[in-house]
Amino acid sequence: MSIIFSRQCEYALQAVLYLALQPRGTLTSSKDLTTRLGVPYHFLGKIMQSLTRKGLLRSQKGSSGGFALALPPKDITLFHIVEAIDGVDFTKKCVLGFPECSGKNPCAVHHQWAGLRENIYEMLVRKNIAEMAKETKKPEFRAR
Amino acid sequence: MSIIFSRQCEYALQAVLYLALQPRGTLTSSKDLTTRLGVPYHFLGKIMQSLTRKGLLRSQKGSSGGFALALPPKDITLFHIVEAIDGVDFTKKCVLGFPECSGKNPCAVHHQWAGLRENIYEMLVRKNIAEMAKETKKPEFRAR
DNA sequence: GCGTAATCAGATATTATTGTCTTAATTATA
DNA sequence: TATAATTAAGACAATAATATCTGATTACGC
Repeated sequence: MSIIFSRQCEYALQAVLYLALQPRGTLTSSKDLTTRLGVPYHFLGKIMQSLTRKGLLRSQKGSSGGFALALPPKDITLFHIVEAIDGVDFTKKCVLGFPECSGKNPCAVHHQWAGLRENIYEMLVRKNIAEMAKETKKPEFRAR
Repeated sequence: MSIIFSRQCEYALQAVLYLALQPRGTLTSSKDLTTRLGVPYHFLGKIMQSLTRKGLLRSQKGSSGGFALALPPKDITLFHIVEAIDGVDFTKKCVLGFPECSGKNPCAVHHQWAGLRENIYEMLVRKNIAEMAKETKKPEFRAR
């Protein structure tokens, strides 16, 4: 089965987008996220911790605690989130899996693939969460 | 960790390409492939079986047996191999992981992602093994 | 202050993927 | 015909990814 991003990463993307849809300054709990997004509670908890440690989110402990974006939504890109969870190996890895494939020693599709990969990279870097939030009108967008 | 194709699929792509580099009509054993490509023997064996069952390869049992392409290299595309091993879910799956994302109910990056995905699809469908073999001159290309 | 509800942290469990082992069946070749 | 080398098949093992559980700490609100 082909994968683009890990499930962790998908959950992270969904969660960050959800936070961006909440009024600025409000905190959202993992419990809230888990019911809205339909993703496993404790697993999501771990992911939120990672995103917090990486500086993309801020958290508040205790009753009525929760998570919020640590930066203005326009300063968080898809790439930031992917980088924090999955890392950036996909920007270099050979699509055929040859371990020593590189620009100097290219596989048969190295250059073509590099182009496609660059398009993906550009999209991830350009797309910020504010823009995405604007395109996501409804608050009950779980089904998306 | 982000992935494009599974490891199985990478091995399959490498193996089919290697077969295309051999003189037409010759058989190549799994043992040969395993040493040339540096991939695990029995695991590769399973993959070769799959590709044979899917009709991309033909096999011959017994001493001096092995595998060869079942079709002219120009009639085997990257897409055929990916389809046989990983399936084609990646052509529809939402990049953010929203289960009900679709053209009618798009996520915030649905349309952009559809474009990028289409580029990948086109590349996989267009790129045939004959063309790739031509671009891979050396027979000792394991390191690619 | 106390109780409640939340994050944080680490251990454990489950599932999927990757990799290995063993045996049987097949076939060229000596 | 006997042997050796190979594919085929299925069971098993190891590893990685996903998911769950438990307890500790923190902080709000009564």
